Formats: sequence, structure tokens, C-alpha cells
Amino acid sequence: MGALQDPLASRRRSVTSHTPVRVRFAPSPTGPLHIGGVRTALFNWFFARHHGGAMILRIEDTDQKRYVENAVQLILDGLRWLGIDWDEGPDVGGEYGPYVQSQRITLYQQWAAWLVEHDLAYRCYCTPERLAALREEQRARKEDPGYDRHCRYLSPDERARLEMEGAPFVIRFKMPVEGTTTVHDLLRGDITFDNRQLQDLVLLKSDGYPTYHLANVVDDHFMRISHILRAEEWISSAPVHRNLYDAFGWEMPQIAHLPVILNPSGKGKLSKRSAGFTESGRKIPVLLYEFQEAGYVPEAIVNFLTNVGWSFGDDREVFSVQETIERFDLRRVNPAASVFPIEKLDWLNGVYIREMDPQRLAQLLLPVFERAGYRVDFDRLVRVVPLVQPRIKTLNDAIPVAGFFFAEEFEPAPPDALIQPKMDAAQTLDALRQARDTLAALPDFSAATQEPALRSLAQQLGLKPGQLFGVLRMATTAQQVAPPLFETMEILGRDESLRRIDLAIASLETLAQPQD
RNA sequence: GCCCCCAUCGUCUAGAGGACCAGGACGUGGCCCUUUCAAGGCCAAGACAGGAGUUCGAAUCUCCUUGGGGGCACCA
Repeated sequence: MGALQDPLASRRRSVTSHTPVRVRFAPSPTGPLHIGGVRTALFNWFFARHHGGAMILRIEDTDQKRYVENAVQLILDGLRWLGIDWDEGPDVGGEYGPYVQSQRITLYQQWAAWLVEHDLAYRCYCTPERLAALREEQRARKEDPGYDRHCRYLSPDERARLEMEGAPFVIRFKMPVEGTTTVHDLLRGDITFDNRQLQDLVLLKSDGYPTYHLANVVDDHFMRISHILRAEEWISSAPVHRNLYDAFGWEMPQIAHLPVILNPSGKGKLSKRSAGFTESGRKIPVLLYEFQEAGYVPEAIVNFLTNVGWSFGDDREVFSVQETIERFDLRRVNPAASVFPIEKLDWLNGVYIREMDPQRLAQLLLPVFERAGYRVDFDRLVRVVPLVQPRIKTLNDAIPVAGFFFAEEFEPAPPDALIQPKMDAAQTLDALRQARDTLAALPDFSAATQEPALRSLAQQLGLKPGQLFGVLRMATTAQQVAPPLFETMEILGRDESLRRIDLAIASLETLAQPQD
């Protein structure tokens, strides 16, 4: 079969032309960053960096009603936390600024007016009430919803009268009413739409602000954007954008629609409302800060997101950002939507934690323990880190594993809990007393010194090592599950370890009458 | 409802007509290691949605069906 017959042949051609690569991530400040948005940002960034191009950050704040104070700062902080940087943006400026749409309003108004002058757009005076009623009617009659183009065909007299009255208006785009529009998607090939299905979209709202459709086209043009990498939910408005570029006489950037991320249930886009819980009952994070709060580390999040919709190849799952940038290829993005594989993030996060420099892990753990109400001695934390490092998947997991190292007050385990399987109270008490003597007599209190002494003690007592160690673990940590015993006691120190063993002995003495 | 997109193990994926009785990873189960819990090692189960075509040959190309997703705002 010849390449000419292959509809995806174009997908296999080079993705870039000779113009410099310039991509943008354009969030709207309506709240914290959504993880899906983060993925879009990442793929743009990988693409830019791979091609030696520019990453542009643009704030799309054209909806005054949904604007959230502080959101811009949160978004910038979130991106930086992940290690994403940008060459032009609201904070760093650039040649094609400003990079905040609310500061570019007159530009949009000018170009909207230009379209009206050239009969490519028109003023629409329909009230929101009329539009709502129209939609209602259409629904009742089971017709397709959509604007009926009432104002497109207003007579000059009517138009003049409405103008005279000063009726508020929006500007709508005159979509071709017949024929088809084809958009070339870098991942999917040509996508063709019947123009009769397309709408006369609003370009300029009655408050003078542009809609996404206008602002995005104007900005991408004037910011010299070469490639648009945006989420799949934009596919259906892509033909309107295509026609807008044509109306302006501008070249349209190349475009690729990235697949959306689905809920773990597989039902619908991942969203805050519907995400639900993991099998272990943990709430599934959706917003970037929720991942932070849940104890995920940025390099794991980045690696994880890279594996959703794209793959490194060579059967590798763990790789660095640098490697990703070197290898990133848009043509290998999987166009299919994917379920959010959260368990895989847990694993990957654990991988990154295990490979992390212990000093850095200590730095990351410090605020986690403090937030959990512990007063942390950093030097002790540094000693604790190697014990928790292989045992946690998220930073927060360190709290149940090692929080006891930092507890203000030691709360001893109930005497019952001290008794190990196949042992009784008297045996346990005896074991504790002898272990206490053994430990007290040690020349030093290092784990390496404790181990042989306690092993031989176990043998003397006719206990399995695990039984003796279990008793001591419960006595010194009051936890059934804890880091390895000797290292734990070493960090606790001899005095504190013996004190805790004494407490255990005392509590057992009240429980069991020692036999004569 | 209409338009559009998509379709390989439970999930994320490899797969560019012969290298595929389909490879990796997470998860799951088993075994080993072991001082509890982890980590680590080994092993196992597990998929080309269905049907027609094209071809000597199809996971891969075409069509239909089915299923899933996205969109249908003076939101982005």
C-alpha cells in the first residue's frame, strides 16, 4: 500500500516546519491547577524544550465572573514546584506581552470590530433570556440546540433601531453556513466537520471581554505560537477557530489535541466532584495542591504524568525529565483517553523516595511531621530517614511509621499487647528483664552491638529471635509495626530505651503475678 | 438527540502488514529473603471488543456494529 492512501501518513511526517517552535500553556485563573492541566502544561513544555523552542505562559482571565483572587500566583507556584519553566509570561515578560488577557482587551475589541467591518462577524442583540427560551424550545422540539442566527439576518432598519436604543450586544462570528471545514490534528490526521453543524459563536461578550475563541486566536497569532497543544475537549471548537484564522487571513498554528484523563472509574473526565476514593479508601487527589498535600514528590508526579498518554519506550517506566525532553515526540502521543492510574503513582512515588538523597528526604519530611503536630529535632530526623525511606510510598506515610520518634510523650503499650504469640505473661516479663540487663551491660548501644547480644539471649531463653524482638519492639515503640528494632533503639538511645522497657516490666508485673 | 474523537491484559502502555501462540509496568496471587512492616529477588494468572473485507500473510489497512469519551454557553 502506498503512503498516499494512508490517512495518517501526514501524522508520520515531521511535526515541525521551519518556523521556530513556540508553544503556550494558557490556564485560566478560576482556581487551583487541575492535574489534567498540569499534564497539558508538561507536554507543551517537553515539546518546546525538545525542539529548542519557547514556552509561553499566558493567563486567560477573560471571564470576570469566574476569576479567583490569588489563582495566578497559585498556578505559577505549582508549575515551578514541578520544575516547569517558561520563557515568556506574566511574571517574566517577553517580546509579545502582555501575557494576561485582561490587559489586552482593546486588541480583541479592535479585531472583533475589524471582522464586523469586513462583514465577517456581526452584532447580536439577542438577550440571554431570548437565548434561554430558544434553547428550551429546541429541547422541547428535540431539535439540535444552537443559536438561530436571528441577528445575522436583521434588516438594516431593525439594526439601526436597536443601535439607536443602545441595546447591549455581543459580536458573533459569521460561520459559513454550508460546506465543510477540515482541521488537521497532528495526532489524528484530518478531522472534517459539516459547517451546518457549526455555530455562530460569540467572539466578544456584552461586557466587552472576548470569549476564549477570539482571544485565543488573536493571541496565538500575535504571540507567534507555532503549535497548539491543548486538551481534547477543544476539538469541537477547532473548526470555528480554523475559520477565524481564515477570516483574519492568518496562518493557523499546527494543532494537536491531547487526550483527556478519565476518572478511576473510567466514567467521565477526571474531576474533583467525581474522582472518588482508592481501594484503600484514600481520597483521590485531582488538584495539584492535593497531590502535594498527599505527600507526592514533584519528580514522581512529572514522571507519572509523562507515562499517561505517552511512553518512553525501551520498556522503561522510570526516567528523568532530561531524558524525556531528549526523547519527547508528539507523534507518539496516544490519542485515546486514559483512566488515571493512581496506584501506579503510589509505586512511582515510592521509587523516587527510595532513590532520593536522605538529606533531601529529611528536608521534605520535616514539614510533614510538623504539620502532623510533632516537634522535630532535625538531627534525629536525619538518623530516622534511612529507616523510613524503604517503607513509605508517600511522605505522609512516614507519620505512622516513624512519628513515635518525635512524640512529646511516650505512651506505653497495654500489657496484653506485649505478649507475643506462643508466649505468656511470665515468659514475657522474664524476657524483658533479661533483655534489660543485657542492654544495660552493652559496651555501646549501636545496633550492631545490640543484635548479637539479643540473638544469643533469645537462644538462652528458648525463644525465637522474632518473639524476643517483638516483645522489645512493642515495649519500646508501642507499635506492632515499626522500623527495625536495633536501629530504632539506637536512635532512641540507651536511657530512653531502658526507661521504656522498665515501663513495660512494671505494667506486666501488675498483670501477671510472677511465679515463685 | 446531533456532531466529533477513540478502542491491546483490571489499569497505564509497547506495537508503523511477516521479528507477536502479543513485550513492559502497576496492581493481584504464590514462593524466597526476613526481626514486625516495608524494600528486594523469582514465578504465575491476565488483552488485540465483535463481524465483514483487503492481503500469500492483519493487533496493525478499509468498512460496519458495539462500547467508551469529548462537545453542543455572553466558561475556559
